[in-house]
Amino acid sequence: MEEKEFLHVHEEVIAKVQEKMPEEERLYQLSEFYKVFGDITRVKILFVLLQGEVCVYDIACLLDMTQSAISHQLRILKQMQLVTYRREGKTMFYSLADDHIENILRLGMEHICE
Amino acid sequence: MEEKEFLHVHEEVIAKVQEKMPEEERLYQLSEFYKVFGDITRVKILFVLLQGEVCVYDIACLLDMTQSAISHQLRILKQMQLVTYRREGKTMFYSLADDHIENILRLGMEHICE
DNA sequence: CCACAATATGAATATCTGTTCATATGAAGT
DNA sequence: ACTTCATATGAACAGATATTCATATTGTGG
Repeated sequence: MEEKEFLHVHEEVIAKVQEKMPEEERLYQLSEFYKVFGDITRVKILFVLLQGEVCVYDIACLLDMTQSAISHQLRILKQMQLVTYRREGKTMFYSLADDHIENILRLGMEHICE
Repeated sequence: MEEKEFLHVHEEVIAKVQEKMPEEERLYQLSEFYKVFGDITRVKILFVLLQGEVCVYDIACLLDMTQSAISHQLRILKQMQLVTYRREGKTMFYSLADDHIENILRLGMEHICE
């Protein structure tokens, strides 16, 4: 038998990781944030809004989906503060909340296209 | 009544969006890609691997989860090519596939912390 | 080749998620 | 006020997802 200590758990690694690991709450928020991008309908909506503000019905037409389905998804995007809205009469115009979102979509696309 | 044509669908917007919209397949891949980041366990694993290569059991210890659960999630990360592995005897050491992943995690964290 | 150690896998289950359908809200014109 | 248009919302159902438990695979030392 060699002088290897087969400790099963590598203490140094454990310690190093524990030191640098973000808090549970932050990690949870991060996963919740990315979860929003993890649905094709929401991704499509975000790409639509890259072109500027668009009303609910137009989004529904573009995605060939019911107004209700879109509205539900917009609620999620709103809650996560990825989109904002503006009222004009009966019509609601949605747009991206900030340009972080564009960066995130681009970065993801880059990874896909390698 | 004003000279507004209330067409309900805004043709110019529709046309503009349709022109610039990525293909369905790409959008699907993108959402599938982000879906991986949309689970706290996988996010935790990725943050662990930011510190370098770590074996399965150590990950399980760090996250206080069963080896089986971790192994299942590693399979998904493997399939999506977010991690690679190296065998050393009975032990498998996992590590991040490339540095894109670190960028994506950082970008997400930035957005959370605003 | 046998026993054990490290990891992987399959089936089952409980929970979560997205769409649909019906209905509600809210604004504008008559 | 009433009707219509644009959007929002609630309940329900179907499909997806993560963990658990039991078991299989693969490598190592004796």
